Amino acid sequence: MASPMYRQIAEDLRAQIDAGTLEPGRQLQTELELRERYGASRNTVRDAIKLLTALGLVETKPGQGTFVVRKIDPHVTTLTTNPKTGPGGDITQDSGAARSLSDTGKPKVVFSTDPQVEIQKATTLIANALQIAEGSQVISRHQKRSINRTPWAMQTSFYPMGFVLKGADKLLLADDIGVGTVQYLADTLGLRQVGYRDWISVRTPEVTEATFFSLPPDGRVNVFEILRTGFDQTGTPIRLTITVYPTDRNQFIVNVGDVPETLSPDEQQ
Amino acid sequence: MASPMYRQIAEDLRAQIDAGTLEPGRQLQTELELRERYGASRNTVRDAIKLLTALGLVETKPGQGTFVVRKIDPHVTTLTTNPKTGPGGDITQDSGAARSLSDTGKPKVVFSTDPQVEIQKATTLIANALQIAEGSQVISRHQKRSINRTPWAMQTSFYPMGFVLKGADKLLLADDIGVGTVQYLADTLGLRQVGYRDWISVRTPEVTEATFFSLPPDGRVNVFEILRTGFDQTGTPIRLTITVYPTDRNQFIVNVGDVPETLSPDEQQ
DNA sequence: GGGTATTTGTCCGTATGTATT
DNA sequence: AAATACATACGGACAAATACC
Repeated sequence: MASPMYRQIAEDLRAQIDAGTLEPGRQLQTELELRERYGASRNTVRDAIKLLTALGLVETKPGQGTFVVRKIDPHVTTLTTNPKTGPGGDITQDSGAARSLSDTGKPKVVFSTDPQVEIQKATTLIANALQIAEGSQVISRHQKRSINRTPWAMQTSFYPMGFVLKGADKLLLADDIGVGTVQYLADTLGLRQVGYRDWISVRTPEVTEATFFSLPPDGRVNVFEILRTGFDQTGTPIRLTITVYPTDRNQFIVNVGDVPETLSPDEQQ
Repeated sequence: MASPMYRQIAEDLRAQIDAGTLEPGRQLQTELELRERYGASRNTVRDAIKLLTALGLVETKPGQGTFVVRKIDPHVTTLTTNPKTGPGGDITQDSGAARSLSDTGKPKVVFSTDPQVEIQKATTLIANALQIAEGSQVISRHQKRSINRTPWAMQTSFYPMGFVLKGADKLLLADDIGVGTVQYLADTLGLRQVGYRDWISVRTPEVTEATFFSLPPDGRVNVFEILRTGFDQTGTPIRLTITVYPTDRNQFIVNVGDVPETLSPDEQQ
């Protein structure tokens, strides 16, 4: 009838966390103290803590102790653009630092690395999205972004190699394209992006992603993967942008139709 | 210098899974066999398996063994509506069964339970979204949905109590409103929903959610939580719909501007 | 249905390593 | 350098779930 002891211990601790007896940031009793308190072995107590860790409620630090996690105040990205101003939809940010204000009034400093440009062969995924032949060459432009020193997103955009041959040679430069690549393609090739499609999924992070975002190696924190395909007036895809965001610090907004201005969606429930 | 043994074992097994030597669905060696193979203790082997479990690569079944996970073919929901046909945006489905075809041609049978109707006091979150006083009464309509017997989503919609007093009394019935609640409110109260805002986040599931979706109790699989606030022509919120979807079997599409018809976004990378 | 073998789950005690203060 | 606290690893025992005869 009874559930395993380690779950009962976890439940008991969880209740205290939920009730606020153990506030965020506060240190739990040490494993040895919990061992005495619950009359269990240290390994059993550790199993309980492991469960709470997997649930994202506590975190352990070697040599220090176990702590109730502080919630990160999330960054909110709006995926839709105002239809009146037209769908630019770059999500792109200049490299270097930029400032803005968060809802709570705290300043947000966004930092983007310079683009890392590569020429690659199109994978099945890329070929499908861009409607080009698998294995044909594509330009890959990769950037990393941080907000207030916290790693926030990794982004890679893919363009058909043909764009460069037709004159958009700045795509190959490992520099920012000041006006944004979408505008640049319009200026040089006359390709107007009239819309885009975002495809949103969640998966466990790759090793490189876990490293950059400082995610725990146990795959507890997942990442959003958003594939944005941009289309021109003929319905032809002109770019594929893949952006990866950790789910523990990112949220998204989608506006459809007539919607009042963003009154802060706050109250992170 | 060397990484812990249990991680090395996990890495080795992972490599075999990635390489395809161990195909999805196939059984791994038993803990005792792995113990001999790697010259480690059973507990160490178990730690390696736990890590792979947390990464979502394998699953263990008591009395049977450990298996490489089969990927669930995901269900894709489009959050945006065609602007030409107008933003209905109900996500709502009649209760009972309905049939449609998936991209792969396999039939999808969607089943929705009858709504469970309750009258509740507005929490801070609900009050903020609906711009009403905290603690004032709201109607709550809750439904559960499955696709091909697989639990797929839990949805709860909230409406201000005033709507009933003004004549929309069907909101209180634990029955489907055939035309959809959005249309029903338009018919009875003249409230036209001209747009909505979706707010997307990911969190660990509640216990009730983990139960309904048959998620592992260790919080490995997270859920999408999508808050949809619908607005009328005056910019006043008329409803709040909260839908919860497990991230392991759901993906979303957002279309902005002019976008060609949904050519299956397939290729689940 | 019952019994048995197999396999994973829980729990214990102990020893040693590593990170932090 | 020493003390503290978590991390890794071992070995053993029994329980619980499942499959098979």
